[in-house]
Amino acid sequence: MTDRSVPPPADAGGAAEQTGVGGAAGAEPVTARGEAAGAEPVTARGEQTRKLILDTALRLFRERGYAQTTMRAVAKEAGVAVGNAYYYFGSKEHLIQEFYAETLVEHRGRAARVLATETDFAERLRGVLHAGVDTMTPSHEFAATFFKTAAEPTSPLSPFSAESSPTREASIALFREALTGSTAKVDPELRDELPELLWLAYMGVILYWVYDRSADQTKTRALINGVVPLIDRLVGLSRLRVLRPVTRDVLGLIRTLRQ
Amino acid sequence: MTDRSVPPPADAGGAAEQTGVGGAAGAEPVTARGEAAGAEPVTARGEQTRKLILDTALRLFRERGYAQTTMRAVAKEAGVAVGNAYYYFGSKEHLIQEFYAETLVEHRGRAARVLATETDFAERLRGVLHAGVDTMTPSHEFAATFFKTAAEPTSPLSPFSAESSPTREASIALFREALTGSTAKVDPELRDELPELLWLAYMGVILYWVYDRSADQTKTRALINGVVPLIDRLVGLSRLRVLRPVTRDVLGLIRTLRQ
DNA sequence: CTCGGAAGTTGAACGTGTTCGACACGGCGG
DNA sequence: CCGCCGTGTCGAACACGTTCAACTTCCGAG
Repeated sequence: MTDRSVPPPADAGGAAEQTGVGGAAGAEPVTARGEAAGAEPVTARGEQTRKLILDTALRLFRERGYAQTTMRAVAKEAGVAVGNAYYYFGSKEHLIQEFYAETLVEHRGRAARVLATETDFAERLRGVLHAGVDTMTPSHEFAATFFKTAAEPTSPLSPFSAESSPTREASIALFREALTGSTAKVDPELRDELPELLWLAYMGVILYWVYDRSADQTKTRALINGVVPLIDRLVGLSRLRVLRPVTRDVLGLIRTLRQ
Repeated sequence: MTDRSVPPPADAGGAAEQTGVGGAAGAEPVTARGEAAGAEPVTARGEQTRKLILDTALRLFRERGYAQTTMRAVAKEAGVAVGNAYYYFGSKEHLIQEFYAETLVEHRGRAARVLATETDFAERLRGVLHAGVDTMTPSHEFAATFFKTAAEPTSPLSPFSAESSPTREASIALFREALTGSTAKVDPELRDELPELLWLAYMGVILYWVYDRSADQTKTRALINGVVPLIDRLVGLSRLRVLRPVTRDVLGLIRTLRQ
């Protein structure tokens, strides 16, 4: 109903049953490449230290920004030695991977509200997108400074990387659900590919959001509200005879380009 | 004619007369903000030293990659002190701005070939896009390593930053020329905005190119060849009565979002 | 010719992320 | 009880980008 936000879930953890992916995303510590990823705690004490360092780091990131937060400061604030942080986290960047996971869980929780009640495709999509922005809003400044890290193709933090795969798939699942749970009639050929395309559009929204300097990122909200009807109309039009070849061309191109 | 490349210009410097922007892009040393930009050489000796440092840096970047190239290494290889490099270039990142400028000049030279002979819009656009990729191809690996730096919103290297403005405008001018020099009939409302949109699409192509791991970036070529007809068709369709409101919506949205 | 000052140049020093060899803890087999 | 060894912890040390106060070069006004 509102033009903007989706309220946060009362309990983010309890909202996971909505998606088919479930808890797989939040708890995948083992990296694809065994190198430089930091050790996994075995003891209870280790678990505690790890959590202490992580919480301290994320708090400082949000308070002072990513670049302004020193690993030494994190260590000092957490009351441990610098080397200890590197025992659990392969690098400063690796601390951010946790941030992704946390963000996804909250996004899922917020999106569940809309997905449970609404049936109109455009409205569902709008809800999921706004929910994503809602989730990230408190970290806007912080996100902008570390965004560059995620952009590097070879970085494990890249949304396209193998290391981000679980989180990415879970995120795509959100858009799949927005589609399948709706009353929208879609070209069957398009139906399978669309969720990934919507996720891609979401990445575009995030890209815009990161650069958005308007107060409270109002423009990003306008982007969402403006682009959703367009997508909705386009998806509807895709079944028209006239546009059939275009649809087919687009799908063909996408299949070719998928890496 | 060819499916791919546009041959390099015999003399990159001589091809500038094609655009309306002319030499403004290559020689705009003064930054919008006076801070941290490095000094401008006044004497001939200074000019020489600056060029020496820049050439050495770009060579090492291409040879070893951006991150692997130390400022100390650049200085040593150029036979000067570290501080000297910082006298001319505000930071390591500022060395890349120069790379942008060089790339633009060569892009312009390559594109001029197609723009001088072809009149079909799609073909002109295709030519400009391929020319851009041709220009960057030798630096593909290097580009991937520094790309993350350019992605950060606050970085002067961001293609959207004020500091990149001259280069960006010159680049947009290329697409404006691709349009105005063609026989394409475009919705007059769209005509003014389209070049910037095409440039945005070009940024998208570059984004894909940076991530493209296929041999010789074949997929990026496929992306261009596939997406150009789509754009061409869309532009043509924009004049249709049925799509008029959509066109208007898109334009309205874009005007709102322009920062 | 002289010499003042702008332009150019130097390299040590600072704060950063990260590494690494050494040390402390704690439970378990003997 | 002892010694062992894997887990956890430490902090000095390294290489990096960057800064800056001091120095050198050299042109042109007097």
